[in-house]
Amino acid sequence: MPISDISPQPRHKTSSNRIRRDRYHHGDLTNALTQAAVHLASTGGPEAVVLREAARRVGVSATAAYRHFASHQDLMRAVKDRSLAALAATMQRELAAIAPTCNPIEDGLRRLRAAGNGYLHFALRQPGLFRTAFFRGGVSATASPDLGAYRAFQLVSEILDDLVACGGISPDRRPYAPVATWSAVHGLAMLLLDGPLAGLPETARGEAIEAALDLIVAGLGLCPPD
Amino acid sequence: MPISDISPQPRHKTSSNRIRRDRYHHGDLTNALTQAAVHLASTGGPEAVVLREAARRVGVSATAAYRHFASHQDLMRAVKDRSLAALAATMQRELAAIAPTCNPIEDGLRRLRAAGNGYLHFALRQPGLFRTAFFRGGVSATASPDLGAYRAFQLVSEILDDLVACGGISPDRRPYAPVATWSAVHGLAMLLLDGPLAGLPETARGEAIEAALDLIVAGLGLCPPD
DNA sequence: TGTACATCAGTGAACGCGCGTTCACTGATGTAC
DNA sequence: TGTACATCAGTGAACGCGCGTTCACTGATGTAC
Repeated sequence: MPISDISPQPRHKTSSNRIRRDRYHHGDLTNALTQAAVHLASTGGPEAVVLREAARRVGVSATAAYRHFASHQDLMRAVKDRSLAALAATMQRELAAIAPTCNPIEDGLRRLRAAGNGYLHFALRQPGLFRTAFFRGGVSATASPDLGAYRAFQLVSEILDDLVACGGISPDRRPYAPVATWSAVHGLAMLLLDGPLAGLPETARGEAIEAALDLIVAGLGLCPPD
Repeated sequence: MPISDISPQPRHKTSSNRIRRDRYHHGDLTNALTQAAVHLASTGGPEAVVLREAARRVGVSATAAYRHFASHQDLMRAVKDRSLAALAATMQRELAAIAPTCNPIEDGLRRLRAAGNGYLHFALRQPGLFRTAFFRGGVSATASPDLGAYRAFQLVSEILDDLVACGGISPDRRPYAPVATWSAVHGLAMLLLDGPLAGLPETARGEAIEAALDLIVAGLGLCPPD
């Protein structure tokens, strides 16, 4: 995964708008701490997101972190956000590699598979970030979940919308299609990472992924490509 | 969930084969500790499985636990085993409620949905145990995963075998059908518990479950019942 | 242009917490003789 | 039937750990005058 996926997005610009370093005032501690925490998550998963360690890596006292984050949970939320963004970025990269043809149904189908592959590839290549993205610790679920916040979900929804629009999927399958699709892909990711499928050899893993995508495609009433 | 699902299964019978209590020697500490730990997991998930607390609840010193478990991880494994057993028990209970008809395909289809429903109901009613069952902490995955150890998986595999045998599913869909099926159900459970679907209202939740089961049924090439 | 000063962003020491685990020990048990 | 003794299954005190968080403090900064 390119560094850009987990690189800092300015949260707190200085008045001069420059990033200052090697000074008493760090200049962009919020980002620096988040980035360090993201690296911790990338290596060791959500449990590895330790406020003190992030501060240590940035070369700052642990107390300094409390100027930028209200609590450990607050830092965790920032890491989760970046992890989700990185997941969406991986999916979008695989989507961008799909060259459009003249057949919109064929296109939609390939895009759907690409999105699923991106999701699963991210989970397998960045297990720490993937686990962190879906870590429930502390951060309580909102009463009415904001699916829009999950770019990954949005991407799938849009693809399915397109497929309905061009007649690839019958409209009555539409309402819960994204949730069902997401479930199948997410479940396989979980089983491959932490579940009983964790030790699966490379080839079997690939076959399982294909099988899950086949299930989705067939389940939505689409005809698989030749 | 009936108590029996998480009740003790003798691991360490005394020579007299009786369970002794109110004595200096507890008589069945292994089970008592496991059961206490299972209750902790049931309430607070895997993070709540604390050796010292389990000992406290049984009324025994923390040290005593080390006569029966090599480590905290060892206790955890016992709790995971019971959680998985409870999951399978719930599925089997829903399966037992299915009265067979003369149509084996229809039967298989209903059994498949019942198994899926049992899985999801367990996850929603016993989130702590469900999370614990699939907790990866410490317990490293074996190189070649032993799917047979997962009774839940076995149940689904058997149902799918029957459906292939009676012509309900074409044999070429068989190889990875259980994994794909499991993924879809497991993923929905995860999204409903810890994921972005956590706050979903009751009715929407039911619809999502139906949608996931529909996806599976359609994906396997089965015709849904009228 | 200087300078006083409010404010922002850091510091280091310390606290309490509760855990898993170990230590040297004691009470209970059942069996060989 | 009694008894010595090996063994099993408990006890209580203690340790180290590293965390999140708070405290009173100081260094740096930019602006009002």
